[in-house]
Amino acid sequence: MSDTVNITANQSDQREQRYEPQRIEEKWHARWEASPDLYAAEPHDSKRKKYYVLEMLPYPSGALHMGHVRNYSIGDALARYMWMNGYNVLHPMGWDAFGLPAENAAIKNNVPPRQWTLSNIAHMKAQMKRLGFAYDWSREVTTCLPDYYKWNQWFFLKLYEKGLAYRKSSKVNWCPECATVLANEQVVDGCCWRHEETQVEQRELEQWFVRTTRYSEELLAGLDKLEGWPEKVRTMQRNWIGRSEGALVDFAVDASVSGKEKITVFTTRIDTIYGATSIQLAPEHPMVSELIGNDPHLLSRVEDLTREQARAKAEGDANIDKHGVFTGRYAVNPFNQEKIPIWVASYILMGYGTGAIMSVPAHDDRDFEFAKKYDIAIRVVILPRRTLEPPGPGEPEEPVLPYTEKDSLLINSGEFTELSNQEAIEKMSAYAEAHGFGKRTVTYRLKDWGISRQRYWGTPIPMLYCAGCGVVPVPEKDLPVLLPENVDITLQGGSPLGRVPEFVNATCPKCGGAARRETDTMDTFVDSSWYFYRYTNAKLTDRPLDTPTVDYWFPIDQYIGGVEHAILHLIYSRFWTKFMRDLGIIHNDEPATRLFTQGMVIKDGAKMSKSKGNVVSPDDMVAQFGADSTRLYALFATSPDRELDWQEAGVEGVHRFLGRAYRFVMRNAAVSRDSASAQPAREALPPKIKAIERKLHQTIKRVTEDFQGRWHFNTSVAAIMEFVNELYGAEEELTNEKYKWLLADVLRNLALLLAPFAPFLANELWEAITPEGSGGIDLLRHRWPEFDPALTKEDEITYAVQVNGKLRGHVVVPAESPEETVRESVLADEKVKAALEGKQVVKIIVIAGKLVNVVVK
RNA sequence: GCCGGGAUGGCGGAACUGGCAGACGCAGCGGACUUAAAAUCCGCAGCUGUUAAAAGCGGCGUGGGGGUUCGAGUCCCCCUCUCGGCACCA
Repeated sequence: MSDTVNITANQSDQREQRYEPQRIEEKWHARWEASPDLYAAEPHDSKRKKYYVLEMLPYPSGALHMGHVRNYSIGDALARYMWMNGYNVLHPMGWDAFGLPAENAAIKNNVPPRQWTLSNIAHMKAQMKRLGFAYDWSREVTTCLPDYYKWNQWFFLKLYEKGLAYRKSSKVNWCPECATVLANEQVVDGCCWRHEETQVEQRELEQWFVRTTRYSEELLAGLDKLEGWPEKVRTMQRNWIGRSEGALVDFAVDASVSGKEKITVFTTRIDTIYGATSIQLAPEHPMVSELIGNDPHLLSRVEDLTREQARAKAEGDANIDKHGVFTGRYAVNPFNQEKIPIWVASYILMGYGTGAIMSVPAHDDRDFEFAKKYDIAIRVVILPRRTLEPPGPGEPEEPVLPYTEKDSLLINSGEFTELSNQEAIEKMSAYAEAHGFGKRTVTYRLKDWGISRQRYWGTPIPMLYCAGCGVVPVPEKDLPVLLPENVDITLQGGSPLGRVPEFVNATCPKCGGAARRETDTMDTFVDSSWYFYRYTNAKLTDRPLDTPTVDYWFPIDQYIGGVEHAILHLIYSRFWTKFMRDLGIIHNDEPATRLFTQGMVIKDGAKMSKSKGNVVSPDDMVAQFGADSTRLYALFATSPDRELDWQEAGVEGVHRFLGRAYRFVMRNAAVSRDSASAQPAREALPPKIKAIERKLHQTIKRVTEDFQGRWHFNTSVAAIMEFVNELYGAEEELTNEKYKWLLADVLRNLALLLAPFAPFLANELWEAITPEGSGGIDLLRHRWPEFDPALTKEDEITYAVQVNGKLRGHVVVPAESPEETVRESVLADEKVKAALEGKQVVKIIVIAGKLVNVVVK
């Protein structure tokens, strides 16, 4: 009997020493579940500073992937750190829940999109909780539910009211086989993803657009002020907005053939206009048919060009062969009255500028290529001034580039000859304006945002069509326009909602007559353009947001997400913010002051994907190593901004480290729970004890600085690892009765330092070492440890000694030694002496605290 | 084509404003504990020459070539490869 007892006691001893993440994590998980308000932000707190940390909300695809884990591990570490520093932290989470995959899943598995989505959310939320992310779930936002999308519709009505939403006919991808509209992602190599042999067509459909371009200038200018955003993202947005200054110039269509039509071209290089030898129109330019009349041959050749353009666009083909059709007509250059041919060309885009250009082959590669092919004149009108080489009698072999320098020189340009390029642009624009055939202008590449989707699983656009009244908005009081359930969404063509008579048939609010509902739904980017405002008060029923509450929390202090959202989501969000501000319901100009884009998670050199079979499931990692290890590895493997190559052996490594920390704390926990011994005078401390104290303060310093600076959490974790390694080396001394005060300090601070990264373990440790600890660290505020700069300093400094830049030895001197002392010790050092043998010292460079370089000859 | 990252041991990565390259971790090697293994703990470890071996002493090393500097992974010029974004934008 007594044997049995012994064995059991022995076993339990062993179990106590062993790090068992499952046991620890399940225990805390259960506790946190039981106190749902643990991470809730105070609605208003005048005593504490607010901090809004936001991670991009996921699409509920079914399960979290490692990219999510990485994103949320970064955000959670930051949220917990700010929390421990006494901030009122808002750290919410939600679901970007509308979208195409739900429809595909519905078709494939015969599950309604709503059910599929909500069950995915339930699963992913459970995963997040199991991973220990500290979200304020009382503010959860699910975009596919009416309490949220109602406000999408409300905003749409406001957009419409302000002239920021409008309808126009536009091209969409159309699969003739499915008889339906395809999203761009469903077009693979110009063909339908479901019918790989079927070419996707471009069809004209009436679509709703949001006038993002009204804010082009502000969206661009605002980027300069977003200093907390990565330069990369700002550059990408600048390019996307694509502002360019130029001029519109009218070319009259040759009067000998017809009346007084003119073609307006856009050019950024009006200085080259004397070199224009043709006009090029986009195949879809409205004047094309007018110019070529009804010549069936020409018409079909222009159609070919259109088709080629569409194909190239769908296939992502750039710089394809240029083709053109001569219209048989001429235009007059308003500067020199020269008659030049009008062509239609495959390389001219209707969507940019005016869809018409003046072609200057001598100074543009594209025009040059085209002119060579179709034997159009090439005339040089500008040269670099320094070459002073007049052009040869023939045509140049290649376009004269670059020609934009300050010292450029115009030639063959009438009264503008001999001006520099920059002067010429100025004077020629003024000339064109003065003579009424041109004007300066600014063009943007940014286009209005087409938000109509001919799909089911999205926010219904709250508009009605009445035979008598035309387009009529749904009155605010009738919102939300509910998305009907049990809709047949199999691909039959057109919007699925169009096949639901109860939905389509409505009453006109103006005349009371019969009306038809808009059956398109909104792009899901609408949902994600303002969701973060909703978090500030997710349960409001009479307004989308409460202005004073938004004023308190906004702007977001730190937004964290993948760089793949650098353009679309982040431009739409910025646009929406400006629109809301102009509505007067918020007062900030930008959504977020700081943005962090984390790197991708890859494995074996490739992005994780099912087809490559290199997907690592967070669930498996948690089951094998625990949530703490999984999270810690996501932070430790590399700095957060870089690409992360997932290596399972690396997870094992951090798991081992957590075990080391756990065992050290647990076997000494009892010591530390006792009241601490008195601290003796510092001078009396043995070096090893002093070293531990120093390392403790150095570690706190390093981790704190990583949080405040570059977020290189990999080095924060490395610092804590070093600290633990040193604790192992000094355990014997440290556990001496005399140094209990330090041991207690060390254990507490170790738990606190781990708290942002490995919350389960940190709480477990805290509970073990503190008499009051049963609630764990999560109940604490204002607890981030502080370091004493004086205690981080070494007593002695080892100087590296170089002779002519080559390392030749080391000398140890007391800290704070004056330079002269350092110099003397260096010259007295035997190794240095040997290296200096027979040489003459020219000078000695002393870098304080680091290195000495003796320069000899 | 344009714009922006990146290239450091066998691997992931450190090195903040120029100052001991390779912290920390993985894999590896050696040792302790164990009947044994796992786990754990301690130690070694860039490449290379000299050497029986080691210590010691030296040489070479941050994609390649030049430069600035007492000193360069870090700054400047040129080049290669690679990843990402945009792409016929007039």
